[in-house]
Amino acid sequence: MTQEYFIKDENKLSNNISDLPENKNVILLSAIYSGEDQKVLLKFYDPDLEVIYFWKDRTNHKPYCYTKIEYKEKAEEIIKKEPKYNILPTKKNDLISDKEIDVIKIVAPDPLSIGGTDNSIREKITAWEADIKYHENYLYDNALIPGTYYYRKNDNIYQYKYEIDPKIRNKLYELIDNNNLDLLDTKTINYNYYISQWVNLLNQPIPDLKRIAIDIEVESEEGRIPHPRDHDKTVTAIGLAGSDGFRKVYVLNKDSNEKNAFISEAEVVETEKELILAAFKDIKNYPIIITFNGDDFDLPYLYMRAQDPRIDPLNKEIIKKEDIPIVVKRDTFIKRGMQAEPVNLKHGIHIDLFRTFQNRSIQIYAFNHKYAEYTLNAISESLLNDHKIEFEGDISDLPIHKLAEYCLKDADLTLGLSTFNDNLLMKLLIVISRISHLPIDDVSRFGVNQWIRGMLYFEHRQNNFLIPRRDELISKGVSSTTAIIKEKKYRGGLVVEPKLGIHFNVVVVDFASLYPSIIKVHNLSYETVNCSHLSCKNDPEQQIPETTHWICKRRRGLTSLLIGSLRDLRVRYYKQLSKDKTTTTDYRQLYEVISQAIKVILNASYGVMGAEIFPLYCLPVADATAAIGRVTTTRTIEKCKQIGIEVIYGDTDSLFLKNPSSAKVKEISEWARTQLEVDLEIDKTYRYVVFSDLKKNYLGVLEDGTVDVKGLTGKKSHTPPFIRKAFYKILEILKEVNSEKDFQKAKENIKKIIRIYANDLETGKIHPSELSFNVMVNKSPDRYGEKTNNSKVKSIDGKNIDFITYKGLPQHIKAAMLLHQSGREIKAGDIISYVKTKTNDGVKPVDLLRNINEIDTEKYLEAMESTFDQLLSALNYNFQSILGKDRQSNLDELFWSKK
DNA sequence: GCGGACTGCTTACCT
DNA sequence: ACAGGTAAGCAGTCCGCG
Repeated sequence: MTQEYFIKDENKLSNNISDLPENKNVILLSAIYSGEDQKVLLKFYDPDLEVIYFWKDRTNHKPYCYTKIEYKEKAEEIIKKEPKYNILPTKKNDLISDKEIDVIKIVAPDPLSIGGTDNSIREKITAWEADIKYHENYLYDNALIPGTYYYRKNDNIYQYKYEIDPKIRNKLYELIDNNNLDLLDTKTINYNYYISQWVNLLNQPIPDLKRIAIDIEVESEEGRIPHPRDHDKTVTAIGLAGSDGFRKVYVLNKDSNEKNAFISEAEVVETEKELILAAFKDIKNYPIIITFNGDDFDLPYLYMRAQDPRIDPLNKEIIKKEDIPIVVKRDTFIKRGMQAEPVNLKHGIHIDLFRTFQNRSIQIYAFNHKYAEYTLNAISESLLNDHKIEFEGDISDLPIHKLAEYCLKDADLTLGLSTFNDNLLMKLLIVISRISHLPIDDVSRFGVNQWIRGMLYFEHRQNNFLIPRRDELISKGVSSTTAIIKEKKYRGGLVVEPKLGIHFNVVVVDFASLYPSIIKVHNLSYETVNCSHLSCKNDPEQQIPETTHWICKRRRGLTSLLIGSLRDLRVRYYKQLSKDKTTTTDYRQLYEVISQAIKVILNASYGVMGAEIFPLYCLPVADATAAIGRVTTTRTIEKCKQIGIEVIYGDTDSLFLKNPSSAKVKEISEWARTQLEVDLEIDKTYRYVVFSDLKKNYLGVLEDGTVDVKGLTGKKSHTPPFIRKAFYKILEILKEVNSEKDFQKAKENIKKIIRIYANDLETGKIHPSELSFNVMVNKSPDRYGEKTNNSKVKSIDGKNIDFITYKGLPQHIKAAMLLHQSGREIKAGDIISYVKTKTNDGVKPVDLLRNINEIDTEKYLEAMESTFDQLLSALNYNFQSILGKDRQSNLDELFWSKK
């Protein structure tokens, strides 16, 4: 294993022996800006030697931004004073006005001259494209796409195009519904062009990335978490787990008499300096390192601690910066205790999985909501079916042979999260890099809005479109609908009132990617909604129903093209290919990953248009999308009525059809395809569905007996376990129901279960842990009970100040405060387990409950009642006549019949 | 002084 | 830290009421 790619200069990444060899196919993974060199450094991965090469820009590319011609004098004035800037007249396409305009390009020697200081150009003049990170600018301008292949020849980098299997390519002709699909690269920017580009980009092979996971243990006092800022606590162990099977844990000797057997991977060292150096040496053999929260803890701690003389008690020698493989951008940030920035590696790339798994899009769309908490243990349990090593007491009291096992296990789990399911996560990151045109380490840390931003910015640059300023987009108008929820900006999806009761043979149909389809079909994009053409504005055909917006008919919108082509590729091409048995398993997996990555992007594409943090935020686009969505659903319901299908429920993009014939389902789907240009597909068929009168609350049993529960309290995570258990027992019974007759028997059994549980509750047979409500603390605990009043109050010195009132605290926070008083640290994201009591404030943390008599049984009966009523109200509806009496609460009735 | 109607806050869920 | 819509429970306020 060669180490020649490791660069020795202090905090500096430069071209030297590590330079990219010529004519070798390597994959671009990342790009960073090097302040020392005032250049962008590209990081290429060599799948062959499994190393990363750095490549310093040799094109003399410089940071820049634009201003419009009306600010010309101002720009000239600035460069007269500050000759470091250069100005260059040029032309750009302005999408907002749909005109080619003259602009002035302002070129600077370094990114900070553009933005980031009080003295930057964007603070002095109305500037365009001045907020884009320089390394991103560099990638866009050179059409460099992370996740794809390149080779070097002399001083230039060239794209390496993988030949795509002609058979696979030809499937496009079959699957994409377009007669004159032109697969040749063309300079005309149209739908075919994008389809072709995406396929060229996405079908390239994904290499394995050699990597190592690292986890450190640090001595700590009780109740105080060690912080890199202080770096006063000893690093006691460092665990390492490589994707090549390498496993090692270094532990600091603290008790030379310990005779316990160590795991074979353990190595005991005598000083902390040796410990850290040993780990650094191993790390340097890997181009990529993986951590869990390494940005905020492990890596900055190692970085700071390595330079602390306490690691070498005898000689007081620190590890010199040049021997530390970690790059911390601004260590002053750590010193002030602020949130750390991404931590880089001198010789490679660092991916912090904590950030990636926190990403909501990754959590929900890539991992189907399988994990709920963002801890290494919780995520490992859900995804790997494995967990951290458990121990009693304080970690600092562990004997070192146990500490070694514990630490190595953490490294194993961290690596495992990146390797499970055939390296799914790494593959997803690479594919999202390709789509978003962002470095893989940025993708792993950024939210979905930045992924989509990257995709759109890249295309703007490719087409010489001027990226609009936020104020230009705001001036395109506001929403013209009113939201149902106060504080929301516009109206969203339509929810159909469910028909109470039990319904047999229910077919659920839904529109495939409804919002992306609408964006495609209706040409929605920031420049096409409320466009600048009077002819479009005044054309009745171009008006968007339910709103005051109109759509351009003169040109295709960029967002519409990009989202539309991705949607079609996913629905018609990649989904099919991933199931195509005529290709190899490897290929099918690749297509499955691509399909998932596209799904993540598509699912967020509408949402970001209505999100302020999105730089191309445009309310009319989001407003229009949702409005057309409601019209689509409403018109389909009307058509159903017309042809005699009963619609018993629907939510946003789905409709529940009661016992429809397959011919009628086909008819309605065909109608939607031709009239609305959306794909209406059968999602699933229920043997029966039980609706209460509540929206987003139902239970359905599929043909195979699987029970689908949506929204019911019995399923919710905060519901006490004993109620949840009773609830799931009831589901077991309902699973067996096949016909209306079966319900009678089922109901008797349900009664029995409820009685048993209620009785156990009243006789105190249920363990307090089974009684706990489990509720998450969603924000920093000190921010509860704080509410700013609208009224301004005059303070003593006569100034108006905001008057802050403190209101009552939610129950889980009351419990959290009690826990805090007993010495437990409470932070955002923690789940508080509490029981309801007759004493004090009515709550007590379950861990602090000493006397079972404090439990407020009445409250638990109420909780049972409301939980089960959601089901019983629907069941009773049909059985009311059999019982022949008015019911009070459904639960009361059960008790009444018991006596 | 008390209860019901109401609002606001918070969480968890659905699409 | 992508959107809006719905449900539920709790805390507090307003208002009527001989």
